[in-house]
Amino acid sequence: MDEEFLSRILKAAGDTTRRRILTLLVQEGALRVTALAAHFDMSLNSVSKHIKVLEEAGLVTRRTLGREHFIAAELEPLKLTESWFGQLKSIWELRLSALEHALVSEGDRHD
Amino acid sequence: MDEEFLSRILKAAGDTTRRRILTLLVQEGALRVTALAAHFDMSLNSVSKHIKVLEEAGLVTRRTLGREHFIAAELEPLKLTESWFGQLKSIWELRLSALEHALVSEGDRHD
DNA sequence: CATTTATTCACCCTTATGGTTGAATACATA
DNA sequence: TATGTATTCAACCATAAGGGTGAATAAATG
Repeated sequence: MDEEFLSRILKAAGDTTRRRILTLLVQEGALRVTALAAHFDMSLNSVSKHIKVLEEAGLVTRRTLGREHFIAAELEPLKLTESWFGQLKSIWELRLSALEHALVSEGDRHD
Repeated sequence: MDEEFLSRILKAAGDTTRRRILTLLVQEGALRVTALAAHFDMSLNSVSKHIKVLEEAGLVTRRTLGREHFIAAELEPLKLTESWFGQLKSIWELRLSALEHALVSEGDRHD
């Protein structure tokens, strides 16, 4: 369930074009589909599809005003993902310190 | 090129099975291919392929002792990825505070 | 109302992905 | 040396991904 979400976010973020879209949105705020597409050497349709993928992952949201669709980055999924990697690092450090502790105890028995 | 690396890491991490493999390795230290495969309801071969993907992304390394291959998680790619998400958050906050500042200046002109 | 503009939808194509099975390789061991 | 064990390689299959084009839809605008 949450795993599903994470997978979708990471898959969405795993494409260079989509990461560039995200970065653009984060630094410039909401942008229209056409404005985004202008940055890429590919068809408007392809960019539109990339946006859809990001949207399905929750990484961006869409606000439609008339015929214009404004796309904005969302912060929450970024936090979720960052925290997954962070937790993994924590577990790592936990294991290492436990290991170290065990080695010290071993030394205490000086056998 | 760094983008290439990131893409490979994120794609590798975008699969639930592979994230579980990573987690197992992080919490239990180096494990053999068979030992890892025992945790999953899929063929040994499939797990072996997942490991290969993780390896190509630099997320794990392999130490071969005789016929046994010991797989271990690597910390660096995790840090790299976490920092990409972190940077994105920073840019976000930078833009927001700039925006806030602009609004305050607007108010100063009290027109 | 006709036209232009903004965007998506529906297909098509090629390549990648995630899974399978069976054979090959590399190493221990009886 | 024959056999079993650990692992990968190779081929296959179904489905997804990432790209393209052309048509459809929605909304401004002359």
